[in-house]
Amino acid sequence: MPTSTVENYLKQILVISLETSCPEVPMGKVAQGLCVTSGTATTMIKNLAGNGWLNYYPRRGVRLTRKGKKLAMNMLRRHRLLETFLVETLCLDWSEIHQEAEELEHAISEKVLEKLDEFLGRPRQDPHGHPIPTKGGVIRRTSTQSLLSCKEGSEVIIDSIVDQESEFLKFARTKQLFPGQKVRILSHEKQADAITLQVGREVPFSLGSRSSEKILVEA
Amino acid sequence: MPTSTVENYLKQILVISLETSCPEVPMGKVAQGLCVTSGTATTMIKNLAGNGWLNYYPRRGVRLTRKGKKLAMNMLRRHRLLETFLVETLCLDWSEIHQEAEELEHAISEKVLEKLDEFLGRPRQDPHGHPIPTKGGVIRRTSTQSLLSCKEGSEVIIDSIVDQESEFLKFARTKQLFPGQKVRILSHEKQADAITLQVGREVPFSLGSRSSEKILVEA
DNA sequence: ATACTTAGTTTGATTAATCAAAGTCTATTA
DNA sequence: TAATAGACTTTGATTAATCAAACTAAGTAT
Repeated sequence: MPTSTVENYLKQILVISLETSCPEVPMGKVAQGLCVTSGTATTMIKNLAGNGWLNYYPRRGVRLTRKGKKLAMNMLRRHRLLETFLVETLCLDWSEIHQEAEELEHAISEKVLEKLDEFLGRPRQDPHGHPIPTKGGVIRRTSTQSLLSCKEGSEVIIDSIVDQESEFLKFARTKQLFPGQKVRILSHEKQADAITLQVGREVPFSLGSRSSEKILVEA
Repeated sequence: MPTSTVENYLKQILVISLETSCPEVPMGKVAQGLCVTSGTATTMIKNLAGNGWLNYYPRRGVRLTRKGKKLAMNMLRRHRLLETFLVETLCLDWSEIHQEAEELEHAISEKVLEKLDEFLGRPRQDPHGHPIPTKGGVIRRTSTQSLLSCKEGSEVIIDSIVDQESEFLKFARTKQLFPGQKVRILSHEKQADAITLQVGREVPFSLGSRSSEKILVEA
């Protein structure tokens, strides 16, 4: 049985590789993503490599093996199903569910997860719009376009919000920025480092590039 | 924050003291209940005493402090609410929920627990008939009478089943022995070490003293 | 090419939890 | 009372995960 630390390392590596669309993840990102010192990450990674979870290329980075990816996908499935449960069933706010799911995902058994999935009606995505991997470890390809890459005047639909920070999520909700929402880009001046957008008939507002990048959209 | 090991030790001590109706618990029972060697228990207990969770009387036993009892009650509340959720909402069998709840109870936050309690309609007892402590740490006094202490010819109602063993619970269910069920004691011969009983109009059957003791009843 | 910067690795120590095995009380039995 | 069995404690070692700080490799800038 892998420890929850092992589960966390593998999930984090998977998430980074999905975000960057690159299967090889540098050590720095691993350490940063897990909030541990780089020395700790190196030690742990060598350990994980020794157990066949991933391949380690010293001073270059790591890449999950088939076995490691399978476990990591399963963790992502747990995490996202739990987030869905917390919002849909227990009515928690989407800004506070990430940390809760982070703990529960290590404690829930395969059997309970299966029942939960059934109870929820086999949802395809979590409250942030992220696809939930299937039991077999397959995940829908996610959008690569963010608000930042939208042309002036275009209308797009929000696919997902790529940030688990409570404060940003609270803000996003007050502006009605959540998956499925239709958004119109009013202006996008490259040099200004900001876009102005409008949701429905609401008052238009602006987002800097940092924030715009976190909102993924479908054309 | 107490570790989950600390939580387990305290909960176990509370459960033993409730079962034996004696606040002082000998070391042997602690070690046995937690499946650790007695040396491990001694080391850990000294540690817990040092942190004010309990009082340690060397070679005599331990007794929870107010602080320790509060945490232990809270763990029991978590455990029993989770068991209720697993049976009521996710439809797991009551024979398999103990181990699941054992893991989840350390991962669920106070906030999620509160929402869960609300969602379940603030249940007063878990699927085994055990009372669920209130948020304030108050627990209903539980029956002290077991089937073994019932007189021949009497009719009683099952209060709870004091055993988490999957096999015994499966057996109990096939015989319709669960909380709320009315049972008639057909015979009880002290020397025979067995009682014969009947549930409704079903075929009567016998239980040895070991098993009878696990079924608590209300007169 | 030489020096500097940054990313990554090593080393030595620490903490929590555990075990096996040796040692010590204490209460009962002969 | 002396021996002994059983319960409990101590000791020394181990494992997983971590950090700080010293070290090293590799690429960039001068």
